[in-house]
Amino acid sequence: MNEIKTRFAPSPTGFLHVGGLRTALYNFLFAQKNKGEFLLRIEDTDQTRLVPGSDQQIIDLLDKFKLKRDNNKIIYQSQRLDIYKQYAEQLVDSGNAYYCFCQESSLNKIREQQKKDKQPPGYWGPYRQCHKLSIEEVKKRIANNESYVIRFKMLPNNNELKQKDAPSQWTDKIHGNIAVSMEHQDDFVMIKSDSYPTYNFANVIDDYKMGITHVIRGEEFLSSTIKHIKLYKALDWQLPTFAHLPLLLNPDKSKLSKRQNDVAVEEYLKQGYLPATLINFIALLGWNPGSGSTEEFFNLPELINDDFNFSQGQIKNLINEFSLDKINKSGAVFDLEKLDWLNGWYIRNLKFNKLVDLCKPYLSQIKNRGLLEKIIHIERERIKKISDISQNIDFFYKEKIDYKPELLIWKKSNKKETLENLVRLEDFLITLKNQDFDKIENLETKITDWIKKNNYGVGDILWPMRVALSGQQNSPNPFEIAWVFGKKKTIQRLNKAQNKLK
RNA sequence: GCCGCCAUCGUCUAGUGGUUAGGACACCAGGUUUUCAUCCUGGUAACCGGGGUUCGAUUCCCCGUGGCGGUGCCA
Repeated sequence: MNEIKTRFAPSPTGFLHVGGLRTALYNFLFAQKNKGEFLLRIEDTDQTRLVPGSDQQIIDLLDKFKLKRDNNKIIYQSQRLDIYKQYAEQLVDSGNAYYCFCQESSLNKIREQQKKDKQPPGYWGPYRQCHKLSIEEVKKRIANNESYVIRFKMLPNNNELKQKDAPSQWTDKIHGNIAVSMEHQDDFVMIKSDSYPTYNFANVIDDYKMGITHVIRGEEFLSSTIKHIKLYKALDWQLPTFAHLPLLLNPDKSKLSKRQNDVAVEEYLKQGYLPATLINFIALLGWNPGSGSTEEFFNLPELINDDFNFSQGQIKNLINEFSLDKINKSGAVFDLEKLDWLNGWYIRNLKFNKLVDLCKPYLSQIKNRGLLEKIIHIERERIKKISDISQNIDFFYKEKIDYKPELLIWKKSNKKETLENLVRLEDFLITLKNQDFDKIENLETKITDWIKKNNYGVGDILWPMRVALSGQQNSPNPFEIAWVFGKKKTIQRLNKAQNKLK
């Protein structure tokens, strides 16, 4: 049996798209699952859209997500021009391709005519002006320095009429049988006038040369697959298995785009979505474990082994569970709310030291390591992404906090009682030792016991205490904040609150 | 326009020729001895429409509708 080989083939035209990440992930998973190889190819054939450095950025990201390549040699299409040229000439020689001298202006004219004729646009049928140029004429025009492209002949010369109406069929691993009408198929460009190959051509040549057995890619390529298949056949090469992944969608169901969402993987990382979250989330967009399973936590062992406190079996191994058969056909909306929930869940399960490392860049204003760790400790359960850690925490380290005195008064209480309660609380806290503030639980026990013993209302004491310490309507509970502050600062804030009410 | 793909709660999805159509996010209500968050419990919410096939279709077939993709010397 042939070894399975898959590849991820991005074009280095900018950031890595989340859809691209999913494609890479599925290719990686399928190869791993089947003990095959996962390769990387950079499709840099469009010199006008090339963004220098973006290839390296993509490589770095794949590393970050632990999508390991099985061969360090990365194929760059721009370095293989001679190979494409050789095959293009071979196809010309065998009558499957031809030189075309039509310039942009004349192609535009053809397109206009087709529109007028209510015909599909493209270089097909009677609209192919260069279809039957003689060898002599071709030679002459090339010698004349006319610029040209090489086009593939979608219908072979000799049985053009016979094949005209017969649909071509092929089988997609995900979509099943696909039937395509050949009548208006476009004689597409293989080699551009700058002598670079087009996607449709280079893709086929390289997939074959690299020994790719499974072409797993986005559904936007579904309709051009017939071109690739005809190429394989003209070259007498064995077809790979094609698997076209459902699209990732905007909330309005259009193809996921920058206009409505962040689509750059880098951007999600920058906001503090964890690589593990993104992998888990994206894996489930178009794939599921099936057979009634309600599992929802899946990941790559390498991504979670060292950084999380997961128990055995809490997270399923994606590599073991993955299967092309369980990929569904319809597009999936990229739902940020669910992403946030998942990320919050992963953050809550992060090892504390790791969480601190991740949070640090967002908390550069806090120099004291002890304070930093305490804040992270109590804020961790309320953040959805790491960047949230810097939200609403000023009161922890700012000397002065500003709030309206009325905020101190609990809904079931009044100003006079609130002031009395704050004084009582302060008097009580003064009797505690500094060490009583070293553990949240101890502090909580001491204070609640005191409240019970004296028959005070819980809210009557705790609400003003919390506001006095945080100055906020919503915040962590008062024991947590007092733990962060310690005895001295806690009492100071209670004091200031009393003054506000006087 | 033409070619193609797709169709289960708002979203991600499971599932079946006979099910109370299951789970997750979101939402709502209650609880976790103060708020927020976490956590727990409960709840609202779906098989696009019409024809077949069948004793019976959400499930199989056809048509329609809708959505999306492609229609480049982009990938």
